Amino acid sequence: MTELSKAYNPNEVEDRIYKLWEESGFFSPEGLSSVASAKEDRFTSRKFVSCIAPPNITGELHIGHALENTLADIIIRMKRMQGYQTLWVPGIDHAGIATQNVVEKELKKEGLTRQNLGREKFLERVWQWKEKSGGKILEQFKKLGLSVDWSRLRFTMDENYQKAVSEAFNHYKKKDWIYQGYRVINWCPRCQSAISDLEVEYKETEGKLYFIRYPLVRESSFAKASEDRQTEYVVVATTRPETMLGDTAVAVNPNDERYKNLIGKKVILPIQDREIPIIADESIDISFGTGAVKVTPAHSVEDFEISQRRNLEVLEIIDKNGKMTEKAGLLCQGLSTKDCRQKVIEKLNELGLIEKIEELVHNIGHCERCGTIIEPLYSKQWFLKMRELAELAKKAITTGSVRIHPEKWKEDMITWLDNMHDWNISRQIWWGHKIPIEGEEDVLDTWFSSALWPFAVLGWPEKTKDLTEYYPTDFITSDRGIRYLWQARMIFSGLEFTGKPPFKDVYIHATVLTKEGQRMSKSLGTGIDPLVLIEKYGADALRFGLAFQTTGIQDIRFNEDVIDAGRKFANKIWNASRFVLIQIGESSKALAKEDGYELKLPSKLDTMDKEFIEELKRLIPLAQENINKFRFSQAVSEIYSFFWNRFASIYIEDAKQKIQNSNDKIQKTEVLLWLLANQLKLLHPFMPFLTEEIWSKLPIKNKKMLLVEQWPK
RNA sequence: GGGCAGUUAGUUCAGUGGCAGAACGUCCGGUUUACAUCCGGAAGGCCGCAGGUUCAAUCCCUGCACUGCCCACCA
Repeated sequence: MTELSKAYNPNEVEDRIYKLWEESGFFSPEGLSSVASAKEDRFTSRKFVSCIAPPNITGELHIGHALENTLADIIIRMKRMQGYQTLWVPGIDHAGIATQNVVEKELKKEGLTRQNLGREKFLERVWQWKEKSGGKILEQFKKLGLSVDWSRLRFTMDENYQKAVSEAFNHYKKKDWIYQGYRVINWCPRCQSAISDLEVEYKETEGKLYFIRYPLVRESSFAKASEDRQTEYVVVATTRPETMLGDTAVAVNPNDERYKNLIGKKVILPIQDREIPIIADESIDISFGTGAVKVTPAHSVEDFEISQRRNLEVLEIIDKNGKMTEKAGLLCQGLSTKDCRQKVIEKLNELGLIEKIEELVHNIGHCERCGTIIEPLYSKQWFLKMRELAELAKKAITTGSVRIHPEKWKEDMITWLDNMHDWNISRQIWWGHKIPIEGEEDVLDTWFSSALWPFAVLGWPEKTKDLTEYYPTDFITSDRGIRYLWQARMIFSGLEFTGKPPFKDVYIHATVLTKEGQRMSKSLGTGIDPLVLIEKYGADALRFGLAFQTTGIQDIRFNEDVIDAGRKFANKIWNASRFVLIQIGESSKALAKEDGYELKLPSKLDTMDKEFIEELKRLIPLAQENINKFRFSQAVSEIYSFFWNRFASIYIEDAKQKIQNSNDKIQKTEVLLWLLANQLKLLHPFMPFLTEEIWSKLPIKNKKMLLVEQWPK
């Protein structure tokens, strides 16, 4: 028996234990088959496959990753101990726009741009960057103790993965679900790419609402003399006066009494001196502004839709750099939108056409990746038809072949699928999967490849052994922030390409907020670095604390004290184990059990023994049930409380007395060992490093690593 | 504008139609031979506000307030 130090030192233990696990091969199904037992149905017939959310290659481990993967690891470790052949494939996502931005920032330091370098050289730089720092986060996963199969590590830009992506694209193309079309899309002038609706972040901004007079075109021959003396106007309200240069109509609500008689007439667009029609459209809100809206089809999503309904001309006056085009007219051509606005206001003032200016707080869209204000632009993009795919996903969710937890997210997902627009899958960036069409320069939206993750990592489109054996997967957990971007799309992709939903259970975990309820973010300085917590308290303490705070559907207001409680608990477990080992040390001399103990209860048991054995036996199914139902806090606190308040405080204290009597010594020692060993098993999914380390010191016959020991029954 | 969630001890959160709970923190006392990262004890609550149902409401219903999140084309 090896002596245990007086206090538990996680930093000394963790890396060493992780290495042992890795070398054991037990993180992969092949490794498990080496200890398989058909008799007990261990690692033979039953399988449990978990699906990881691959982090971005730009990523650093944050507390959200730590929570998400800790919870998944708790489940998979329990399943492994229960005899399931488990598989959890790790990987990283190339994260198109995000990565491109990071590398562009690096270039900027050298005074370069991607355009200077050219496409080929730029991509070389991205790959270099990926090799250097892209996999950093995976090393950090090891610090957390995740039991993922490193032999199957995948990257969304791997050669095989690229094959999967083009296979998927061509499949859709053949079905005629992919088309090219002109739309007004969200354009980021800095990223020089279209971005999706879901990647636009709206921020409340103070702005101005300009009321502009558009003079009516007089029907001169019928005009009465009195009307001649006064000019008549339609007044429109806008926050972006510069876009008026591209107006091709003024729209009013057909039920608006104020304008009924003007529908079909014309106004003169100031500055441009163009005649444009007054049209009727139901979408116009009578109560906002003046009830009359200028229509700029090329630079507003809503206006574009009106233009399609009413056959209006689409006039592009802003280019991809956010500069005014020649169609904007001589006055403004070449100006930035900001300067152009200035110019337009000056001119309108000169003409006496600004009626008033009001203050207004409104939402302005920003690029989620770089913060630049989005410019809605008319442009040619690739789209994927969503109707049938959304229907597939909806059916899977409605019928329960994919279950969503907590259930409140189920309706939410269905509503989103019901209202889904066609998916703009093209991006005008360089880093990503090239659209597999001759002469096409665009790349695919990152989420197009992410959507294939659960089966692409197993080898699809090849009919590999992995795909047959381990697909569909059982489980995935992720943040609610990407339930549309990613989960919904994985569900329909899985169904479309394999005929099966990619996973059975989706667990949407809590979001980690600060103690004050703020969002954690690097830029606000409110983030908490899990690696610092691991350094300070140990990985087991962090895992304990995260599980302990995962109480239900509420978000977590992160409380570091609970991590500290985890550290103290780790030390408590360590010392209780030390006590047991000391007793064994003394007993084994008497018994000469040098090859270790059988893990079984003695035939003679006193009332106290029976009480505690029964209590522990009741705890096992409860813990199991709680983990299966994602009640992590309840699971871990019940085990905590039994270990500390019952086993350590009562049973051990009582045993100290009884052990004085040498007749009871052996009996007590065996019960102590039995109780401890089974509690270590229950604790292992939550605190794997510590429990593995203690397990390695226990004198038990024919033991394996705790990682693959049998879950208690 | 619409939807969802939350509001319970100093803090973070459980919980139940029948006397209000845990952890941490605070205070008091302990060198008990595994652990001072420990042990023993104590204080601390109009269960957001206002109505309703009920013998009985922190819990069920209605309304309101505040906080957070998501969705939406308010020009």
